[in-house]
Amino acid sequence: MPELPEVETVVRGIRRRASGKEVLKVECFYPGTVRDIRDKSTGYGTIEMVDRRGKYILIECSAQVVIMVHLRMTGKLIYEDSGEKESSHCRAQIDFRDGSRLIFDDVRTFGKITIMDKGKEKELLSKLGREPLAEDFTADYLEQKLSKRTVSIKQALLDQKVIAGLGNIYVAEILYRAKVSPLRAAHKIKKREIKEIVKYTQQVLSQAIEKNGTTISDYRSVEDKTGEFQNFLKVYGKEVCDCGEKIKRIKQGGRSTYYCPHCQT
DNA sequence: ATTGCTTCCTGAGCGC
DNA sequence: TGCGCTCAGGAAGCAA
Repeated sequence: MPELPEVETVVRGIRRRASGKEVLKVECFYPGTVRDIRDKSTGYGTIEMVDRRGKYILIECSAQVVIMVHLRMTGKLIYEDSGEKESSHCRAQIDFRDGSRLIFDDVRTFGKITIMDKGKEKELLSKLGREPLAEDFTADYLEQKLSKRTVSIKQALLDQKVIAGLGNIYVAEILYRAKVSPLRAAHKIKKREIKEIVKYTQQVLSQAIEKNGTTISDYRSVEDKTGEFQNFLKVYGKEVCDCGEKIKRIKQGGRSTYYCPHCQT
């Protein structure tokens, strides 16, 4: 399931492969996967910029159009130079003038591509919390965001309005390293611990980006490669902690949570 | 404003 | 071998 590091890896891949290419069309092969909300459908022009906001991919085109992609759980954007490989669950496709394309493959069909007039994306993404790797993601900011939340710290960190880009795997890894129990109420986390959470959020995400993300099952880069950060996971999907204690697996808000009751308090 | 529930969907893994 | 069941989960939409 792609979270910030996986999305960032995909963004870098698109930048490398498709910058400057002329977009001919965006084809939709599954009802609802592609939505065009432009005032009027003109062309696209060429790809000028590829960015990320939280888990959203933003492909900005010269004709004042933005193609916004969300991979959700099983979405993949795979670059193809020409028509050799076939994708098993191709839901949409971005076609370039030179015959190459980006295939949007998505087993569970939750992923979405939204085409909009430039500027509209700011409005749609305005509710997202700060970027965890940006300068303004500080302990003061997080403290303020958590102060009124009675849900667990695990659920609060998953909320994209608090921090943009975290998902189930990285929240588990961050709380493990910060030695904070996922069960604690968000507003009861001490400033000292919030500082640890901020520190490890930055560290874990940076390291995961260096390793091109985490592949548990579906995630692939634009080059159709797996990530390597799964080899550095300490708690997600694990049986035993480094300390020797058994890792506990519970459910919070319908999602699985992994933690070490001995190390995380 | 926040919380919690439901919905979307397919493939893998399991017991029988 | 194959059936039916459960599980995985990001975010939107809704009700309380």
